[in-house]
Order: sequence, then C-alpha cells, then structure tokens
Amino acid sequence: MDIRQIAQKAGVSVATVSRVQNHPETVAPATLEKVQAIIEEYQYTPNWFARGMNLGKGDTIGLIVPDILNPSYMEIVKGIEEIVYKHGYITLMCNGDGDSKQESDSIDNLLKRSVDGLIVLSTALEKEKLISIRQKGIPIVSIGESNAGSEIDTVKIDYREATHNAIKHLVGMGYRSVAIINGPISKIENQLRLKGYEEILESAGISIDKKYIISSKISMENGYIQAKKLLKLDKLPRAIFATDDVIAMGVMAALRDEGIRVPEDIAIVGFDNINIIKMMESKLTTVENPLYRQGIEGAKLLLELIESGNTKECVPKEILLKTKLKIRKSCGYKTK
Amino acid sequence: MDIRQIAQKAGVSVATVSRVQNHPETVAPATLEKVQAIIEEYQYTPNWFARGMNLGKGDTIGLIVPDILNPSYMEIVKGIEEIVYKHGYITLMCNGDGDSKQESDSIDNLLKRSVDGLIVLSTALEKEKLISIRQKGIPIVSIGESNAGSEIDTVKIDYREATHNAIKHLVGMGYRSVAIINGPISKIENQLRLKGYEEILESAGISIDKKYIISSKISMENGYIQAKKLLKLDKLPRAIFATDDVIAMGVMAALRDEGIRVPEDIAIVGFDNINIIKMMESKLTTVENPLYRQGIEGAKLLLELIESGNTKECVPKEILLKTKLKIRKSCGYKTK
DNA sequence: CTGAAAGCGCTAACAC
DNA sequence: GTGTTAGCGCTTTCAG
Repeated sequence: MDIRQIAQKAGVSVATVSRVQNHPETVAPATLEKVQAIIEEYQYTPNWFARGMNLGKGDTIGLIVPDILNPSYMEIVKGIEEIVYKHGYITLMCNGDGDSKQESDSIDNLLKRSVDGLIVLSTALEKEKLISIRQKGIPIVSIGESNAGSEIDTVKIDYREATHNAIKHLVGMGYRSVAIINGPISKIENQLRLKGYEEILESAGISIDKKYIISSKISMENGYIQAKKLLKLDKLPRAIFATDDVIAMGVMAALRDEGIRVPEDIAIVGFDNINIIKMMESKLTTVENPLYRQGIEGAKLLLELIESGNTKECVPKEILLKTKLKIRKSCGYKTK
Repeated sequence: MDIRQIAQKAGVSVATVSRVQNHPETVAPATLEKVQAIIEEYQYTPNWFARGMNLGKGDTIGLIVPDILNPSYMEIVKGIEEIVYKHGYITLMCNGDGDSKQESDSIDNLLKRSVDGLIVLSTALEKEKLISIRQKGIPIVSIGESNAGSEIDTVKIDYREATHNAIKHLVGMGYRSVAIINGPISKIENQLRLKGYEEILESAGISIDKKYIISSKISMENGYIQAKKLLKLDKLPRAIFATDDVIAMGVMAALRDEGIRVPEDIAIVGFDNINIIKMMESKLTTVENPLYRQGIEGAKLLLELIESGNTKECVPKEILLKTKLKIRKSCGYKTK
C-alpha cells in the first residue's frame, strides 16, 4: 500500500493523504475523517525511507555502550530509553566493547544511518572524532567524561571528588594501605579517579605504592583476577577501592575464596551503587552514582539539541550530578 | 556531499559512482580507483534513506526485550548483537516492559521503520499479531516460548523439563513443601514451568497448596516481596523454586533479613545461572540456561530468514537448547 | 564498461 | 481546502 493507492481509494490527491498524516489541522474535517478511515482500513503507514528522505530525519538516536552486560551502563540506558521513546525516538544501540577502534567503527556505522543524534557512554573516543561530529552539526552528548572535555555536551559526576570521599573515608578509618582497582586508564574518568586517589593518600602523608594501583577492563571476572593478584603481594593492602561495583563483586568473591574477612582483614569500597548490590549479603560500601538520572538528563540534553536545530552554534552544556558515599559494612565503619 | 557532486569531481556519471559502491567488480579498474579516491577524499557515504528507498531494506533488525535491567535478557541480547553486527546489521532495541500493550506498540513502531527482521524475547504478544507479521513476509523469530507456538521460528529450552529437574531434585532431597515464585503467568513459558512444577509434586503424591504458588513480575524487588509474603504463612515451605535468578536473589535477601538459614531452614533453587550469581557468596543451585547461545542461534535463524527472501514460504524452524540443573549449596545437597 | 533516464514513495511549495 | 508537481538522493534498467 502506498500513498497513491490510498489517495485513490479515498478519492483525494496524494497531497491530502500526506497532510492527513503530517498536518491534520489543515484539512477539512469531512475529508480528514474519510481519509483516516481508509488509512485505518488498509493499515497504511508511510514508507519510512521515503519519509526520511524528505524530512531529512528518522527519529532515531544512536547509542554507544561499552558493555551491555554491565548493569551500571544499563541503568543509564534505561533512563535514556524512557525519555527518547516518549518523544517518538527509538534507539540504535551499539556495543563499544570498551575498545576505541570498535567504538569508532560503531559511530561511523551509526552516522551513515543518518541518526538524528548520538549518545556515547563512557567513551574512549579521541577528541578530534568527537568534535568533528559536533562540527558536522550532528547532536552528540557524552555521558561520563570524554576526551573532548567541555567541547561537547556532557552529563557527568565529579569522579575526582567522589574518589576523594571514598579514599578519605578509608584513610579516616585508619587504613594506611589502600589499593585501587580501576577501569582502563585510557578513559579520562579513570584518570580522574586515580588522581583523586593519589591526592588523598598524599595529603595524608601516605606514600603511594605502585603495586597497589591496578587498571583493568571492567568485569566481575577481572575484579576477581586482580584481587587475587593483590593477595599475592608480600604486604597486603588493608583496603581495596574498586571503581565499579561489578569489579567490587569480583573482589569480594576473591577475598572470600581466600578466606579473607571483609572488613576485618581487608575493607572494600565500590562505585555506583547498582541495584543488585543493594540486596546482597555482604553489604558493600560504595559511591552512590545517579545512573538512571544521568540517562534522563543526557537524553533531555540530546533532545534539546536535536530540536534546537543547530548544534554547531549552541555552546556545549555541562550537567554535573551529585554523588554520595553510601556507607555500609564492607568498609568496616560501625554506625553508632 | 551527494552522489552527483562526487560524480562531477570524479568526471563520471552518477551511475558509475553508484556502481563503485554496490558492484565494484563491474567497473574498470582505472575508473574504480579514481572514483574511490574521490569518495575517500570527501568521506562520502550514500544517503541512508535514499539507499533504503531503492533497496527496500535498511540492514536493521528490531528487538523487543522485556526488561533491559534483567541480566538474563541481556546475555541473550549480547549473543544477538554479536552475530547481527558481524553481518552488517544493527539493532533497534525496544523495551517491552513486560507489558503486552507496550510490546505491541513497540512492534508497530519497529515495523513502520521497515526493519528487515524482528526478534522478540520472551514475548507476551498474541498469537494473531505474531502470525500476521510473519504473514506479511517480515522475518520474525521468537526467543523463548511464544503464543504462536510452532507457527513462527523459535529458539527455546524445554521449560517444563527444566522445571521437572529442579523440582524433582528438591523432592528427592526430601522436601515435601515446595513453593514456586514464577514470572507472569500470561507467558507460555511460565505456564509450562507451573505445569512442570505441579506434575512432579503430583507424581510424588504431594498435594498442591495454592498458597505456595506465586506469580509476579520478574525483579529482585519482587522476589524479595513475594518471599516475605511466603514467610508470613502459618506453615512455611521447606523449599522455594524461583523461575528467574534475579527473583532468587531477592528471595535470598528476604530470607537473610528474616534470619532464615539457607538451605537448613529453607532451600532455594533459581533459574538461568546468570553470570553474577556464579561468584556470589550464597551458592545458588539453579537451572543452567544457555542464554548467550540462545541469542546466537536466534540471530542466525533470523539472518537465514532475511537472506532466504521469502519468510512466508519457509516452514518455521524450532531450535531446542539443553538445560542442566547446576547443583550448588542453596538446595542443601551435599556433594559426596 | 559507462551514461542517460526512469523511478522508489513521500512531502511541501505553489497554484487554484 | 485541495490538487499539481517538483524534487529528496539513490539504484538500476536500457542503450550505446
């Protein structure tokens, strides 16, 4: 069924059918009803490609996620999804696989599909790439710190401050040796976390031990593996800060398997406060991260950009969300 | 940059540029090289909509997921993603929200975007809807049991048998009162699980207690809530079978909060064997479900269908994957 | 092996 | 209010 056939059945011109679909208020009530009846009867929907070609847009946004198996990212995606869907958009999702090359491929793939906008999650993409996209007038927003800094619209938290709070708390508990299991150091946000970590230790007069600084891909398995490595050291750390809750979960598993008590022997602090851990047996102290909210704000930002119509001219916005250290048992802190 | 401008720069006709992109083997090496250089120089990519309009396809598949926060579904999605991306397709993902109305909306949305094919995960969609899609010649595959039974291509496991194994094991352990916390009973797969549950109890001569049969939306929170309800009963069940691992996690949390020991007081068996629980403190006995594999197989099936070109004529295939009861501590079984 | 030209199905000026 | 018509950017016959 194409528009011509519908027009014929309804006894009107194709223009009228098109109007009925796109500007119903401009057509006479009687005609409107008649045409709508035919449309309904034949279940007509305009050819998406033809429509897109004329309008130059397809109500689609592209999304790059580093790892769809990581609940932290999915909580963000959930927020994005809800907002954009409500506004008639739909999401094309690509797996970045935490790899800058693969991410770049995915972006190109998305771009050639003429998406109306792009959201990148915790991206490792180079600054030039990011900026060139924006320069082309394609709305793009980064959730999490990106290499483009404040040159593209961004929703983020203060990773450095959040880490300060976590490490400060650990140091305040009297732990003098604190290890960090960080995500890939190629990402700005992880560089900031590392910085925050070092700053607090230094200001507490604790010398930094390279052996306590680990960077790895984010997964429970890696958390497990890295923790085991840490446990092979001559001098064990008194506390471990994992920059992602799934890493923290792996760490906890490793300590348990080695018969190490948390927090008596080693304390743990995680990052994100994802849903699953809220109910877990071992109460994990973690940095509460408004993930869902980040998705919401990011999507809104993107929609604004799309609707404004000229991304290039807008000065990039930056939305900074608050985090808070959620103290539970794993850090050894006794409430009252 | 459009094809005309490229043609001009290269000193050839638009037809030749088009050929270079779509059938490079049909153009003279010299011309080919010349045109490719220009394409490269100007970073030309054909307009997606125009291309789609001509070809009638957009290398896109639609995907309906009941809940993107549920790791079980995401493991399946991961498998799908990998296969289709490798074949040049990209995924439009919609959240079904476990609601048949919302799912139906999402499908329509996907359909009007002329996706090349559709994968539905654990769908509650009515048989008629599913079949009508296939009838229109749109490739569709269901992962998990659907209301269309064997009338559409399906990848699944034997839910009834899997449940048999779980319940049989529990009954074999001597537990005479076994509760089930099931997903929404509107879904066939959950009906099958319930059936499997009842069958084993009956054949063991255990009368079925309605109070032990619960159906709820799948989430950790609901697992928690439903378990608490169960614990308010005069006579507590000796074991609880949760038909999804995230439900099981909620159940474990509830029991813990109530000071009930697992498995000494109440045994638990879950379903899926998702990644997270493999490392969890409380070793959950669960039905091992090849989720990732389901995604792989489902995607392959869909791709076949798309490439075959005539979905209507093909007789629907059915792929049945094997499950296995993974025995850990939560069911009380002592190895040796 | 290459070019001219006819659509693909739709939207939006522009006339009436 | 409604119809006529000119594209949108591309692919693909059909000639040459």
